[in-house]
Amino acid sequence: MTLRAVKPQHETRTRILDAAEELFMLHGFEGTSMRQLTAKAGVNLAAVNYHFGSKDALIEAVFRRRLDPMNAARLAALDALEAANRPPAPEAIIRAFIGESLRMVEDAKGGGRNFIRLLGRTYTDPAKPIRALIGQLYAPVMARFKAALEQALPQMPAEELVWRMHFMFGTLSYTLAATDTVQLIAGCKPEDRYDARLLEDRLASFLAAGLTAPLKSVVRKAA
Amino acid sequence: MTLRAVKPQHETRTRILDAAEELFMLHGFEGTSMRQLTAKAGVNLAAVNYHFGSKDALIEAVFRRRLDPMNAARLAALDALEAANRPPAPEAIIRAFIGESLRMVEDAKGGGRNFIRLLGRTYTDPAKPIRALIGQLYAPVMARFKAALEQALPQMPAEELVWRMHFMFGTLSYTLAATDTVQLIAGCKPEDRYDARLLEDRLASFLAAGLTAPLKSVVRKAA
DNA sequence: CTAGCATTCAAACGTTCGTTTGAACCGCTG
DNA sequence: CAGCGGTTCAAACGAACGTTTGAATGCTAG
Repeated sequence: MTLRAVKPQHETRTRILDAAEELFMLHGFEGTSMRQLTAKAGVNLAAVNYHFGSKDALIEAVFRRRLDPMNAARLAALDALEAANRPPAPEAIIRAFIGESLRMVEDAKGGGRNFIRLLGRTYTDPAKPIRALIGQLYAPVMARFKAALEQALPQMPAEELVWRMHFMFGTLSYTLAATDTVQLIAGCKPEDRYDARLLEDRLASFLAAGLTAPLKSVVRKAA
Repeated sequence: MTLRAVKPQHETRTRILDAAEELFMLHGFEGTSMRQLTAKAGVNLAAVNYHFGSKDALIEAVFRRRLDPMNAARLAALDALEAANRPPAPEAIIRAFIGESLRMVEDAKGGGRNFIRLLGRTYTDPAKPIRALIGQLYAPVMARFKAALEQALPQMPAEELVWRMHFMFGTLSYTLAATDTVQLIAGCKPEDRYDARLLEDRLASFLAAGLTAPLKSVVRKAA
């Protein structure tokens, strides 16, 4: 329990989490073996089971380490926004949600970028325990942002808002995860790397326009 | 080579492809074993290697079976659109792209739905051979639709268009893949299943609004 | 009827998987 | 210095993996 004992413990844990973050992002959960994971982390094969209990528990730990602070920051940003002016503009609410993710992408050294791409992958992973975990960690954030958008767009039918939030969520996660599809569309230069500020501007204006799109024929058919 | 010989051959192949489609969607490529796959298909364990050569070749066959006709239909829809009026409205171009995917989702019996969800998953799968295959199959479609949108939106900077197409692609793939996130946002009733026509309306108006969003500050910073 | 071919089958191949074990190692406390 | 909890280590566990094999099977053609 002394200082010397605590530090190396967390050192090994952190090395494992960092390696897992990157390898899970690159090869998926099932595609990453404990042997390559521990080799990359520079720890013994048994270290994962010692520190985390199992591979599944490691997966959960990987998500909790980043997701809890990120969602807390999202809620804080929304709180600050609503304290300033109420209700905030839809685009401002969108920025409160996506900004934290995009800033993590810039943090290439810290490994946050690996996590964000892993997260984007995992949204579409139907494995039950993982989905349950993600859902549980996201539920409060979703509820808060849904309430904020309902207030900002009082004329929007609830069902339509749910779908448009779904679309927004999809755009964000895909944008974060599928970096090379941009190159697929245009023979894009690979040096054109993510600039988080610029990308946030692009995304926010795209999403705000979609979110506040006129309600046209959709309403008629939904009724 | 007679009729009797041809039919059961394709029967087994089809059963394998159908089972693979569903299991890959549910558990991923690495998470699906040949044993559960052949068991679900009701064929012998060795049948996959006999008919396809390897697991990787099976994966490729799963994609080619659906993706080739789907992309051909997309191109045909765009051709018909441009024959009618040139240049077509952006929303019409979008519908030509997303319509074929969404109609596949409705085909629950035919298994097209499984494939669409699998496809949505795979867009964010960074495994190199799979990405290469998807990119190769999609490249011509992407080029055609990009050209069509460039003509429909002559005032839009090329770089901005690429990004907005990226966003659109992401929204589509995520919408198709992550069916249950809608329920996460709202305590949505599970019976509220996909109605392809209605979903196409929702998606098209959302995407068209985003695609044609005003160019605001983004242009200033991108220059 | 029989020879030939495509297909199916049960069984086994060697490899790799996640996990467990029990001994060694470490710095600290009494 | 003896002993102890926390940590690391090499080695092994049984199970499951993708793939291969060689014999059986069923249909077709001569």
